Amino acid sequence: MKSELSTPGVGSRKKRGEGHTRREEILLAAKKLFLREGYEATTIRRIADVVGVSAPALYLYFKDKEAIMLALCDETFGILVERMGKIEKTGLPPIERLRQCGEAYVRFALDNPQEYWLTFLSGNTPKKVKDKGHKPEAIDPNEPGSAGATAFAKLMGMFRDIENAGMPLYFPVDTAAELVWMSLHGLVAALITSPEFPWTKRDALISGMIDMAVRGVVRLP
Amino acid sequence: MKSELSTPGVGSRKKRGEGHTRREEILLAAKKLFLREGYEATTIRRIADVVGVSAPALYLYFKDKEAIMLALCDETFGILVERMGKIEKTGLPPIERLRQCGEAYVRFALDNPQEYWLTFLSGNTPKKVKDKGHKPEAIDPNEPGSAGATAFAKLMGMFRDIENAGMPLYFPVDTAAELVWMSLHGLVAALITSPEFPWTKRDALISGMIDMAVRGVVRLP
DNA sequence: ACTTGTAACTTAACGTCGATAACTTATCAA
DNA sequence: TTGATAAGTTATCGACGTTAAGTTACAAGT
Repeated sequence: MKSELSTPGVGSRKKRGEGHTRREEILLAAKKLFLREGYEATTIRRIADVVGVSAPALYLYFKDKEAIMLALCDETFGILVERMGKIEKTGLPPIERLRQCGEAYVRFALDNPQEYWLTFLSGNTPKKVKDKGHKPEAIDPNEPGSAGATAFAKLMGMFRDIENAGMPLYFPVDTAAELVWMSLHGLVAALITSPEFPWTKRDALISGMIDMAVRGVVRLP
Repeated sequence: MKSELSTPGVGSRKKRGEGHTRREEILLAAKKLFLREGYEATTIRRIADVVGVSAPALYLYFKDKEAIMLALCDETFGILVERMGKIEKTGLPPIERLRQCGEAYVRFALDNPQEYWLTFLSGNTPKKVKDKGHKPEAIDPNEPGSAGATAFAKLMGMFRDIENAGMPLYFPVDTAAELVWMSLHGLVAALITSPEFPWTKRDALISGMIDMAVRGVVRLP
């Protein structure tokens, strides 16, 4: 039993980072290293060094290396859900909300390439992330790996709004959502896994992909 | 200097696979293991075991583990280039050729998911594959890692044909090619990394994505 | 005040990985 | 027969993720 109950969170040893718990310190150090060096290149020992403890100490707080990254992914995708929630709440016409959400999604992914790669690209990632990665149904928002799912669900709801606003789609809503998400996903995947490739201007690709997807999916007047 | 020149290929020891050279045996064994277990899970020692030699022996034929995979990717993507070449040679209208090439590309990727993942999705893939993976310029077809490049170049040439046939594009040719490739890439990536996800009908997604991309990129009369 | 329990560590080590160095054997041209 | 060379081998390196087992700090119970 974890006894974070008596004098909550202040009971421990707390030699180092006075303001944080060990768990938070580990996540902070791991995030810094994952972002700078990449997932594979970041070693458990290196994280432990930065935190200032021995390597096995990390296993007191996380089951294994994957669990550390998983926790970071959740943390990060929470931000995306938050951002998309804000856009949803604006009173903009639904098609404009779709555009903004699409752009937000892409920007977010490019700002967090490691987390995005681990969640959606890496094949040998924890099954949980992939299985529940963007399932529109049966989401438990408190389970790790489901933040991305919530984001996808929001995108999908937007297509219903567009149709309800009187603009017909070339596809059923679920197919339309999948196609648009996949095209944005492809853009992001390419830019992330081959950032050094001489793509044409990045901003043009982003807005271009959104234009292409919208024009290809919704019948404009 | 490699002296495969005197009595070509038959000079060696040749204890085992009589019909093959060691190099081919290694590639065969590696391919089997990569496809069954994945890149990371396949070890040098395991490949060597299957071939029937010691692990360091592999380093006589390949610089490192990456080089083995690079050779395999090239081999596979050669088939794709071949298929797309056939489609190119048909006298079909350019937009129909584009559609068929797009479909061929997707089908190929879904038929060879492991190779596709290794070449375009896996983050720890050899830099060369990513760098030269689909570069439209400066292609040396005899250098490893350029087969995918040739395929992309073919796709790009098709857009020039479309424009020359009098159908204007919403984007410059290079951007158009990148966008269409990226959207197909996204479709493929999603289906490969999350095959168990309840996507709407697969064939509908493929033809739907092609329709969406074409409608989004080329101004139809 | 002294024991006891336990959370939070440590050091040591295991097994495996990719890769290299250094030695050995087989083959064949001279 | 020799001796160069191709084609291996065994032994080993350093680094990895992870586990086992021992140690220290500290709060509560008596």
